[in-house]
Amino acid sequence: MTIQAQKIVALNKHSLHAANPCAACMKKSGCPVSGFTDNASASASFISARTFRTGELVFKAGDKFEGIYVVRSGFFKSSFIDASGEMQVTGFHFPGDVFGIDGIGGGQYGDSVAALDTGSVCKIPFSVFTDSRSGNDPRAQERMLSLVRMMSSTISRDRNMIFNLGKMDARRRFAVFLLDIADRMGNSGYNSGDFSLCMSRTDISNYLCLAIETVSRLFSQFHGQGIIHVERRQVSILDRDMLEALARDNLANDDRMMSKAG
Amino acid sequence: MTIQAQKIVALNKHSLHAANPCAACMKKSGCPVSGFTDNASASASFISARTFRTGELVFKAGDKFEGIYVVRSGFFKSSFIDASGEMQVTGFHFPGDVFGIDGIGGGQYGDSVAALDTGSVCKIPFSVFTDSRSGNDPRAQERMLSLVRMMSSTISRDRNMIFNLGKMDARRRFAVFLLDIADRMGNSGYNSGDFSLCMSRTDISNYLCLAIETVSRLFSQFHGQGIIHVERRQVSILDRDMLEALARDNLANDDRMMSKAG
DNA sequence: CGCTGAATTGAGGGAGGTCAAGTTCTGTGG
DNA sequence: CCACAGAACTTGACCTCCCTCAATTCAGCG
Repeated sequence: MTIQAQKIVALNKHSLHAANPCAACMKKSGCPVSGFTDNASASASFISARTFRTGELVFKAGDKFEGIYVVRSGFFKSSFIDASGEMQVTGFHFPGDVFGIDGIGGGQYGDSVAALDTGSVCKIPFSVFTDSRSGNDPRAQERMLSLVRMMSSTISRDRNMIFNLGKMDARRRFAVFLLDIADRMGNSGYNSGDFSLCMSRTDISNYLCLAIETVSRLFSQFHGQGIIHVERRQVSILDRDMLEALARDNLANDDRMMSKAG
Repeated sequence: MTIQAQKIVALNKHSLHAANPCAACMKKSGCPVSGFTDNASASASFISARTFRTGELVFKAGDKFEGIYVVRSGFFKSSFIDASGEMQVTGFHFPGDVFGIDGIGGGQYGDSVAALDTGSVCKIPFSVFTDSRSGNDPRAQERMLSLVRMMSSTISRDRNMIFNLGKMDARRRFAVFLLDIADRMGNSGYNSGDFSLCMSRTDISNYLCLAIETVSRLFSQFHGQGIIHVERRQVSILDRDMLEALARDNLANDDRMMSKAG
């Protein structure tokens, strides 16, 4: 499936403006912007697809905002450099995910997005939403609304992250992370119980705002407790219930759990 | 100024749908939604104003989303109850601030908003943005765009918060908080160097994800170092430069600072 | 006056960061 | 094929920032 997707992308690789990348896209039904591409074959002519190699940047923080992106295949990483020069990973993007929505207001991207492996993205130019000619198009408003919905879900995801960082200890944060990755793997067509992590320990620790040693220790701990099986980047989830229990409570509240279970 | 604002509000208090609350509003020029109220006097007829007493709720998390709000006067607090039943303060709203934007996507508010003292808000119904009749109105698109811009700034504010919680230690987080409050006090027409905190220590500690004792100790510490003067909720900023320096670096990186200063 | 809630201050402990050393995997060149 | 370098990851020892627990003070109020 991934191989096939890459083949299709390869066709479009050198022609940035494919006739209609969506027509050949196998993710059509699950695509968050499929509403833009319904009906007429020409309706998606403004969408362009491109592949990126490992480490390659889709855009940098500060680049002029040109449009939003949807992941077709592969995995991507958002990050930015703070004032002190330190990197901060702000998110990972799986097939079907949208990125580049932040910075619509400021007119420039707030963070940089890089490919974690070979992958491809669709670009939807912002003009689709703002073009005055489409003001008469009844679908223009629909598009705008879907944009608002996407931004709204970005906000709730960020709120979750704030809660994670603020109120959860390392173990719980890690459990939530594993479940999130597993679910999104599942949504992207992979096996949600047995997958290969697309990012390094360094990326994970940076994203979770933990020391890399702490993340490593948590992998080992969960492995030792039989919750997961981990070997380098290959992860199997052995006890999802336990993982969900860990994601529910901080370490200090475990006594309750124990007494309930024992 | 505040007194006068409250007078005006008192007039509108019992008539939820005032003829045009914006006409009498002195914050007009600084209002983020003033674009909606330009020109025709009737254009703002959909906007309604209301006052709230200390502790009163503007809306609860889970309430049906009906529109966004702008603070006319007073101070408000956003919070929600997490799965474990614990409260989490998500933000403070000053005069001119917009709140209630989150939850547009889900159709219901994501958090509860309560008045920290007596204050008033304007409500802008969501229909303003979605009403199909306004689809032909060239200003409808403008309104939608301003909504997108507001959501975008919410996202960048949240990103900042994530960075604060994830990468900053308690002292730095507190310094950033004080500067933020001071600036927003200034923007709201108060003295940015000498103001009365509108929220309790409990609210601050919850918002910053610190123990209340830690916040109290930081107040005392900054006071002892001559950076601020604090007496109960009255705060004066005595050394803004030092505060900005503290907001730039974590405790561990202070050695550099010291050697530079000493 | 005592009561209550908000805030301060002190003492002690633990989660997680830092430092350091060791191990495994990958790529490169002999 | 092996040797080597370097990155990625693991594991251990130690330390510190901040949380928890507890006692005290202070303002507001009946």
